[in-house]
Amino acid sequence: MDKRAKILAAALKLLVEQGFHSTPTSAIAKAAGVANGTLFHYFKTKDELILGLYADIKKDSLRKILQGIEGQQSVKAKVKTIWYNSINWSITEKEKHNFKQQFMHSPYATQLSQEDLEEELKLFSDMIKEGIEKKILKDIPIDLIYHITHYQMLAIVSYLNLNPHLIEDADFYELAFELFWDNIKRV
Amino acid sequence: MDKRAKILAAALKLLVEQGFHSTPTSAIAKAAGVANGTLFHYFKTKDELILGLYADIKKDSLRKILQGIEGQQSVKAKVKTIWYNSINWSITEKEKHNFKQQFMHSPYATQLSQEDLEEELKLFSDMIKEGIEKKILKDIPIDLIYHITHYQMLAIVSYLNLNPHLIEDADFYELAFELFWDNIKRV
DNA sequence: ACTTTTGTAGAGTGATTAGTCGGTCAGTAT
DNA sequence: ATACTGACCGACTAATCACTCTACAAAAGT
Repeated sequence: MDKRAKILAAALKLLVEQGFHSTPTSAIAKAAGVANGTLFHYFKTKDELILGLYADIKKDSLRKILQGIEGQQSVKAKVKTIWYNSINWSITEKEKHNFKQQFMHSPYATQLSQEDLEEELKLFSDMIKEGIEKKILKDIPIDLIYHITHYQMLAIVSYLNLNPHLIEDADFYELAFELFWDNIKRV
Repeated sequence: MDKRAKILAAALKLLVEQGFHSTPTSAIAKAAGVANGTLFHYFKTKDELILGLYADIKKDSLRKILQGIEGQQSVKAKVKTIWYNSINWSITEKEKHNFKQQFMHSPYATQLSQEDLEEELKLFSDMIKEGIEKKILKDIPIDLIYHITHYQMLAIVSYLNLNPHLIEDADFYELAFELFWDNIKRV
């Protein structure tokens, strides 16, 4: 019933399929089952819709990625949970993942604020700092660890999308996580 | 004088700046200093221009990345050269790198053939196979190694773009390469 | 010399697009 | 009851876009 949500859902689907600029707002409105004017009632411009969709998706992603994290866990346990959650989100929310990727690599990304770009890093930097101080993680810059981590997860997601039969394979996740952990843990 | 090249150069610049669909062909022609009709003389459609630009950039990238590779080198030496070449290309040809990334994450990527997607993997798979057989690289699927490698390089490129003072820092490259090599070498 | 091909120009066209506008209608406060 | 608010509609518009067309000049082939 919530038309705003319907518009966002239709926008997600069509924008991923057809790209940002070759998806007319009229098509989004039609797919959402609302009138053209209604779309512009909720979003002043098409750009505002796209930016709003990105913000929504990012919020959803962060919420799901942090699930099950508690302060008293070991660094490795926390990292493992985040790693699993991240990959799981990207696989189950494939459209959202693709939108995020498309958005981040498009000129829209330049519209994001510095804070917006650093939000995820800041969320994890305490944990990484803790890992370095406890001599569990390698003593390299925090944001370098974050970058490597982030892209390693993207690699696994991309690999899983090319080899979908592995999505249900718990052994593969074990292998991939250990591979990942070996890369950032202190030797 | 070569107008085709001028059109491609102008297209690269504008498409990266403004995105695929919000860059009019008329703007590309204008920036290239040619008439509208000339653009369509060289490229039947706008899509053909974009696809052609991608093909050009990919060729340039592969050529530069393979420079200095010889069969008799050790696996580590070859990997190191490719790693340096790749990162160097992405940093010096920033616009081309950005175009490639934007293209690969846009719906245009679905127009690529299977071969096109696997070309780079195939170029490296013999080397990776050699590394696994000689027990230098981890015994995990070749395409998984390739994926991890590829994304690790993207991570470094992204990190360097955020920390441009490191671009001239040879020590950083050493650190980053060893980090990378530790991840794929057999322990 | 002549014919054909190729490169170049730029005005023109039909389709499409983001966004507007005037208005209906249901709900809610007064 | 009355006034007000905001959701919602869809026809409309001004602008823009990809691409075409006609024309012409330079080169290349014969």
